[in-house]
Amino acid sequence: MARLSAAETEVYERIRAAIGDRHLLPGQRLREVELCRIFETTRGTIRKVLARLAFDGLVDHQPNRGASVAQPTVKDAADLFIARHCIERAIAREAAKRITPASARILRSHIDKERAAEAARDRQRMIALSGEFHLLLARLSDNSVLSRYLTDLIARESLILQLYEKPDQSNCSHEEHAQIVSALLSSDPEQLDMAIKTHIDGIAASLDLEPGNQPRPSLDEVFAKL
Amino acid sequence: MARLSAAETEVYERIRAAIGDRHLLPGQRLREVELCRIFETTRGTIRKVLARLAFDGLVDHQPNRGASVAQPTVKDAADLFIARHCIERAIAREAAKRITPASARILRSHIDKERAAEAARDRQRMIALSGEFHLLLARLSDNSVLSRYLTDLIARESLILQLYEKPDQSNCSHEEHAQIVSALLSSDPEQLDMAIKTHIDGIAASLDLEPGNQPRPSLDEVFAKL
DNA sequence: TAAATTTGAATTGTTAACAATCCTGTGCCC
DNA sequence: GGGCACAGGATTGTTAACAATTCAAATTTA
Repeated sequence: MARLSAAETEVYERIRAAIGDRHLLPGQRLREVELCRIFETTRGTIRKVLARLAFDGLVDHQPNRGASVAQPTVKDAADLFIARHCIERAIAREAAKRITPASARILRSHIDKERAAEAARDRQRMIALSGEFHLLLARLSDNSVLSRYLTDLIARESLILQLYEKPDQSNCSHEEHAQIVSALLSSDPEQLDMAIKTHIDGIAASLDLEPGNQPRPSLDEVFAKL
Repeated sequence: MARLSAAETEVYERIRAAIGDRHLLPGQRLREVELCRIFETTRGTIRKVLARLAFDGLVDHQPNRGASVAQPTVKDAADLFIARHCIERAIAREAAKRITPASARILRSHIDKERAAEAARDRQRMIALSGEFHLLLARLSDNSVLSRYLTDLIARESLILQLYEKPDQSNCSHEEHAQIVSALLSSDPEQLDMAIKTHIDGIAASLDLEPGNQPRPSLDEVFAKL
């Protein structure tokens, strides 16, 4: 794997998180010198990080025109959900082979956190926790390839939700997460497939595939909040 | 997507092909200045290409220790085949939705080429054609995410086959390819799943998961043949 | 002799200056 | 006013010199 140095990883993770947490919006321009100033690093570092983010599909990088946060198309969104369904299904099947009482407890306690975040109307936290649930499943599946693909898909899904999610969506998917955990323990592949399909279809159904215009805060504004 | 310049893409593709065609063997050291000399380019170019190959999982790149062709572990191989099964299944289902008489003809004519290569005992060409068949399916599926993942998996599979394939394997999988084409046209998902599973299991079954030692030709030797 | 140390070459990593490209606004001409 | 050419600044891309690290062989030491 392409190793980034500690400093590079730091910058990479912070920008990635800023995109995942919806602080950096699709289309936001990412100028090299500006990022240098913000992260107190050199252009070489920023360049490497931007190249990797571009490879991840989170950033659009065109020769001599610089980088900006990616704006996935409707087709990209459709392709992604098909792929996600297939990956999640495989992860769930592997996870079902490996689930233990201890790991089931971890998953359930995670779902409790999701419920708490919803009760607190903390939308930011709900989104983050929802992604983390799937990454927990991925870890449980113990498959490095599937895990990597899912990480990739979840990051890009964040951009897609921002661009295309219907405005009034509640996104309270933790009950579907609970269904998945039940199905994992049921040793019934059909039930598991159904739980996964219901969940992914639910996310896809919350999309309105007409792009909208969103305001874009300046880079300083975004990173000033740490 | 991270754009590489024309010159960079050229180098990238040539190294990738050299790995795919089994000219560059697992573990082969890839020194920057040596590659500069061979491809008549600068260190900057080589560095970018190596970084990307490392990200692809084709090259192992450690800080201050340089790059070498990756040596996937047995666990890597197992993870990869599980992922590949899931991706191929999804691609086949999408391809089945889109198949036309014209595309079926293209697939069949490809299988004819595979048969010809086997008749000619051209093992090199058989391996290349076998990979291309799956990439044709990916293109037919019209899903950019699944296609990308499959491309990724096929490249890495090439390394795994080199390291772990049983020595006497005939690898004449074109009959299984023909089965897949039949299933695509049958509009029977069960039959399609079975054809995919049989094929992927067949490849996995040709592996002997005990690593062997292989001789490694010098870089000059490899690229002198163009 | 075998382990530990030193030393210098080979290799990778970084930086800073330079080059090339693109964008923006201005003035000119029709 | 609208289109066009052009300059200047802003931004990205590249290169070459320098710095840091690793590796291997030679040397020393117990």
